[in-house]
Amino acid sequence: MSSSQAEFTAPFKAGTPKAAADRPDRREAILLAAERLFSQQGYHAVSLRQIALAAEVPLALVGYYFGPKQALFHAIFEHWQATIARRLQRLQAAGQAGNSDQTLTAIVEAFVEPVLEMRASAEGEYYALLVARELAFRTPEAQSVLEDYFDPLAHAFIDALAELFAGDCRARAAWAYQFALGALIHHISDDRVARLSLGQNLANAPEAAGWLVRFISAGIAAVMLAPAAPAPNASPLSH
Amino acid sequence: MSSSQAEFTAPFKAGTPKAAADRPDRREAILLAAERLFSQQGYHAVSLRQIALAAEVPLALVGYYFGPKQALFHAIFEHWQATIARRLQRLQAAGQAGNSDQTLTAIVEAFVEPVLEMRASAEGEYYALLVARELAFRTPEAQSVLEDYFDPLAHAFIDALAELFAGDCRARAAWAYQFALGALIHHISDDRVARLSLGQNLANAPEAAGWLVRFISAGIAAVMLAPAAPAPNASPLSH
DNA sequence: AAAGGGTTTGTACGGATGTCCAATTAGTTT
DNA sequence: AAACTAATTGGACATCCGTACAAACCCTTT
Repeated sequence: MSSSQAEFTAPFKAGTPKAAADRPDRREAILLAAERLFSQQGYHAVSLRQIALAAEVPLALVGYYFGPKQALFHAIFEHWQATIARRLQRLQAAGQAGNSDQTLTAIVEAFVEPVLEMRASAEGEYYALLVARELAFRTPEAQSVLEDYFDPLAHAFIDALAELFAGDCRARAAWAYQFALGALIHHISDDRVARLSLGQNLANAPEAAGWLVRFISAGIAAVMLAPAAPAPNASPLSH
Repeated sequence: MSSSQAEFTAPFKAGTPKAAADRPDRREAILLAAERLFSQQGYHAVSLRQIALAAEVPLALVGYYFGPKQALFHAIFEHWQATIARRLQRLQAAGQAGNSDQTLTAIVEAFVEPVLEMRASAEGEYYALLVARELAFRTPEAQSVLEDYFDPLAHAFIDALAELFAGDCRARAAWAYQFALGALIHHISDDRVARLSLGQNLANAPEAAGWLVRFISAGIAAVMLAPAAPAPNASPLSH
């Protein structure tokens, strides 16, 4: 871990008898409200008082369970670490397949589907949104989370692509990966496609996954299979 | 305009002799500092005092020229309205071309290049970053700016794609457009490709434009030319 | 019943924020 | 030089922020 932020040792949660467990879990209520509000409005636009209000708990309880605001933010990512592990497993399984076409599709599906599956639950949708939006900023707190949790995943995907298309092509694979990630991320945080399609498309329509896989696969193939770097004369920026 | 925010009538700027014009333009200094800080840290993470400090003007001057904070945010987009108009012109010019392949490439280039060209100047890079990052959030101020300034552009591109690939395919074109926009936007705000490519790629390398056009063109073609909607059986989400 | 620890709550502190206003300066016009 | 408008400035206001703390509240264990 590269993060050097002050750790907050949470109050005892596991291991306590905790009465008859019929009391509502207010810690989780806080976490869920924080996920939702952070993902919709951004870290700095949300106050702890708003979170407490949404979770229907007094303000002081937020500090009791999570400490400083930044620790609450960090706790969200720790809560979802298992999802990242699942994506890595899926990627390795995609490594063995038949011809190149099938393998590429398998890799892209391993890249896209776990993320889209998260949107089945409300919390998953919030978390996906949070990642998609907050990590685009160059703030120290977001940066450390990004490097700690998501860089390993990115390297795994880039390596898989570079291995699939033999040759010295890891640099190209890195470009392709970033373009693909952009398409995926923007689709997740998209609440505009319904408006732009004049009501024909729903933002979280199930068929979107197929279109997205198709788009990304073709894009990656076009980049990786290109004869060489675009000639300076034919460069689209030259006119 | 769908925005219903309180308008702030700026103090007289044009029309005044304004001395010998040798005095530094502090209004523009504020605007530039706001662009930079907003794009780097986000609207809510930046205070007016930080902006005033960066612009080397007293705090009260910010309010004098731009009024409330939200009006300053809005002023940035009005300052760059010409760029959007240029993208629309470029798109119309791309309408006439030879075969379909050339036209598609021309459309995609009209989509990508003006944005990448903006990054030549520092202010342009800040504005591109601002658009790419801030407009992803579901806050009222961002929403109104998005609809007012960028929805017309999106419709123009989608219509161009739907016209190029004949048939009843505007819904598909809307999907393709959003995927393409995601790839472009993420590339703009990308400061990770250098790290992920192990130093081989530079974030704003000129050859990136060629790769991006290639990626997007192939992706759009794959979506638009697909035989039909992905079969439910073969749906990538079904296993 | 008594004790104790995890949990919940009201409250308050210092600091930062957006906004406003009166006062001063500078530049142009009369 | 006087008058007038625009530009500039310091300072203050009410409000909200994150954080901390002591007291009260359950619930289980002695």
